[in-house]
Parts: sequence; structure tokens; C-alpha cells
Amino acid sequence: MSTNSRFAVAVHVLSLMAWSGEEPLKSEQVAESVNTNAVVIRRMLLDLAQAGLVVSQTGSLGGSRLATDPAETTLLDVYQALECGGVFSLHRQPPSRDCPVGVNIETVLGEVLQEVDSAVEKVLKNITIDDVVQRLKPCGTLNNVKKNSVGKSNGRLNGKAAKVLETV
Amino acid sequence: MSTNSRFAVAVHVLSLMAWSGEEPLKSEQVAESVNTNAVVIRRMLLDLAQAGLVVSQTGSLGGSRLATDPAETTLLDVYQALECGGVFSLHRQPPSRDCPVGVNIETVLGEVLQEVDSAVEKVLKNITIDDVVQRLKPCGTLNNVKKNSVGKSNGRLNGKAAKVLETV
DNA sequence: CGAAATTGTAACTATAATGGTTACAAAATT
DNA sequence: AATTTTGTAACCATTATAGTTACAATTTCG
Repeated sequence: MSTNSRFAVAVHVLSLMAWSGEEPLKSEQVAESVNTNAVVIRRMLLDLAQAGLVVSQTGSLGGSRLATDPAETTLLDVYQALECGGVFSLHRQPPSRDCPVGVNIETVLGEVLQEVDSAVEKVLKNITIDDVVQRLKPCGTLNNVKKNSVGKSNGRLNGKAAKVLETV
Repeated sequence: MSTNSRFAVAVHVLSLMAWSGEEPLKSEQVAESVNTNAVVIRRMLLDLAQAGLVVSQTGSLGGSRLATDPAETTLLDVYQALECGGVFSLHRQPPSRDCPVGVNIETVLGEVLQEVDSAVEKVLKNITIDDVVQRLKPCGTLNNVKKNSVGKSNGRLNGKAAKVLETV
């Protein structure tokens, strides 16, 4: 369905900011964690800023930080900030008006899609950015060491991880 | 989000077949109602046939018809037949392994997306093709006449509508 | 059998959303 | 004034889907 990772990236970005607190993050730092280009991040930050979820500042000490309490910001807020406009779409071209099915299928499907969207929104409304951050922590410390067991992740920041978050 | 109308078209196609009963519909007829090309329809019918929802036959009296009871076929069956693979996607490129957020965000997001998908599936599982067809009927007779009030749709088939469904 | 109709399928182009890149003006700090 | 960073435009790349043409394989019917 969706070849689209915008929602995942947006949650990633906001989680980074929640993790790092008040200090503004530069788009370059965020891009490094997300593994993409800084302009892609800035474009997304514009959407998030327009929705009032982040604030940014230009200049040499600039960057972006959360504009809201992460414990109050839900994934529904994030989803709506991206203006994805629903999970499914209706027909590209309107169906035949001369067919009894075609003439009304959009109305009926519209109701169904609305029902789907409501269900999605209900789930997203119950998860906050803070929830996501809390759920990140156990993975980073216990679970992951056990899985990889090569000592790559030992709870301390090292290498680029330090570069990304120590400056924060 | 989804620039994708495959689900809408698939439900349209199956509703047409449910509406028209046992008689096989030709891809050209279906394409006329959906307002697209017959090959687009045939490609979709291949997906639906592989999922066991329709059967097709070549030859001069060929066409496609439902392979299941429309009252037992849910929109979840349709959705799964299309193999859309979930409502949202994770990151295209894997995030940084050197960032405490990046290294675990995919795991956490995967759980969230699973929760979303389950909610969507729960809704779709409760709507059958027959439900859709039933909900098409009132629109075609009362509601629509009132809305358009130009007598375009008067309950009888006329013009191309006749062409599409009278042969059925 | 041979003609006609229809599906199955390949090959190609078109469209649209997203992602990636480069470049640079505007703003803020030193 | 110099430096840094965002905001933003412009362009290309990638991917999924839709649309089109063409044709072999299959089925019916004369």
C-alpha cells in the first residue's frame, strides 16, 4: 500500500527530540540518525512546525526542538500533521454514472473508509511520543545486548552515537 | 498517504459481480463501469482469482464471476487478496545503528504499526461484499434522485447502464 | 475444422508521490 | 563582518500504479 515512510520518520524525529530534551537539534544531526538527507528532514520539520509540534530557529546556535509536552503529544497529532488524508483512496477517475453500481459505489466506499480511518485514529490517539521513548529504552539496554551479544550496544554512547547525542 | 485506489476498485468489481449474479462479466464490461482499461481489470482479477475470490474463463462466452458467497466474503478478504502489506511503512533506509533512538525505533514502530493494522483488519472483517451491495441500493433509488433531481437515475437502466448490466 | 471472442500476459509509456541532491537567500550568533 | 543554520526553490531519481498496445492460448459456435 504505502510506499511511504513519512509517518515513521516523523515519529523518529520527534522521539529524538524528546530523548534529547530542551536542547535544539540541527537538521544535520537528525538526518544522521534517520539516515537520510538534511533537507528531507527540514521539509518534514516544516510540516511538524506548522502543526505546532516543533519550533525551529535559524542561526549558528539554531536547530529544532519540541514545542509540546511529549507526554501529551499523540501519534494522532503526528499523523494529522502530515496530512496524509486517509488510509485508502477512492477511484482516481470517477466510475460510470450510467451503471447502478458505479454511480453509488463511491458514496458507500466513502463510509467504509471513514470507518477505517476512525479505527486508525483511535489507536494512534492512545500512544504518545513519550510512550515511544519509554519503549525505546528497554530495547537499547537489555534486549538488544542479549540479541546481538557482540557488545555493539552496551548502554553507553560510542562512535557516531556520541556524535549525534552527546552534543545535545 | 495512499495514491492507491486498488482496494476501491477491487470492491467495486466484486460488487458488480455480486449484483449481476452467476452470469460471468467480461473485463470490458467491468472496465466500463470502473471507467478504466480492461487490462487493468484483468490484472486485478488475477489477484482476486489467486485469492480464490473469483473464477474466470477464456473463450467467446468467457468472463469472470464470484467464486464465493458474497455474504461470506469480507472486505478483509479483498484487502488481503491485494497484498498491500500494511497501512504504513517503516524507514526506507535503516536508521543509524550508532544512535540509541535509531537502533530501536524500527522495533517499537513495528509494534505500533501492527496495532494499527489489526484495527483496520477488524473493521474490514465486519463488512461483507453483500453489505456493500445492500448499501448501494438505497442510494440508487431514493437518495440519488433527490440529490441530482435531473432524472438521470430513475431506477431503470438506460444508455450504457443497460449495456453494462442488461447483458448480464 | 476454422472463425470469432475473450482471457492471460508481456512490454512499454504515463502519472504521481516521495526521496535525494545542490544551491542559495534569510536570519541569528559570535 | 564572518559563520552557522534554517527556509526554500529547483531539479533528478525511485517506486507504485495506471494506462495502452499487442498477441498467443483458450473456448464457443457455425
